[in-house]
Amino acid sequence: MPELPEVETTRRGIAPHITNQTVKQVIVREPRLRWPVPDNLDALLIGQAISEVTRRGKYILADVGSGCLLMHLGMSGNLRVLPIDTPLKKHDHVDIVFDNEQCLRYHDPRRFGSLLWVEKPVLTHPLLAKMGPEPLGGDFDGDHLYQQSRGRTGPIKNFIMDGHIVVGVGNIYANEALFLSGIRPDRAAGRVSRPRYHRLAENIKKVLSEAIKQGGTTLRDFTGAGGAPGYFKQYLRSYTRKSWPQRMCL
DNA sequence: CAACGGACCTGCCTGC
DNA sequence: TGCAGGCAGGTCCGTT
Repeated sequence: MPELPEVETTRRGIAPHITNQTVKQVIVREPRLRWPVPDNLDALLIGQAISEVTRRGKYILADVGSGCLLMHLGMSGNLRVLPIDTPLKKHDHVDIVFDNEQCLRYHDPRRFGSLLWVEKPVLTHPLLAKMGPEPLGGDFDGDHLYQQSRGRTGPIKNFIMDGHIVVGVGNIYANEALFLSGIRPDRAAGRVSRPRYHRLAENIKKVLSEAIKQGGTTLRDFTGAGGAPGYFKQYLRSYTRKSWPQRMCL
């Protein structure tokens, strides 16, 4: 479920609470995530302070100087900052414990997410090196989509969900942006016109930034017992529809 | 290289 | 009520 807006909301939620905090303990209760959690993660992190928390695609990067803790929420993951004595729930797989008696707790029922260590320079890591541009960054626009799509016969929906083309557009927002742009999701990517790609790129930006704005309203819940409800759902026009509408009623 | 299917995993929903 | 089965859904990887 976490798409880019949820990941960014998570990043913004945890960053103020863990930046400049020093790791004093690492507790791995379940290392079997998408990839195994490194068994020397404690040695790598203990005694180090988090200098900043950034994001690339759907990865959250906690910088500790010598390298980065790379976190992905998969489909069902979440990260919260909690007092260390907060009772455990099922699937609370990892705690990064800080000097201030708070911990960053990674929870992920389906274990599709990951916690990895990457050496600097971080962006040369295989998982990050071949990523497409950030949809909300300056390198992404309709021309980029248009040029990358030439000759491609697969559905445009798959195309915009391909992280090598643009990162962070998952199923829900792909549907939403295509709907707003009046483009059928099953249309061959290479057969969509340049003007439509311009409209699509703008709608991707619009949908993602609006969702991040909505996520921002729940930020106060990232510490303590609350969760992040995700108010954006109520705005979605297309996600729950089974088929492309005969007529669009906007 | 592009396209596609498989794999990973659990919670939730449906139908018997 | 219970259980089996299907589905969701990000992303890497292997195969065509």
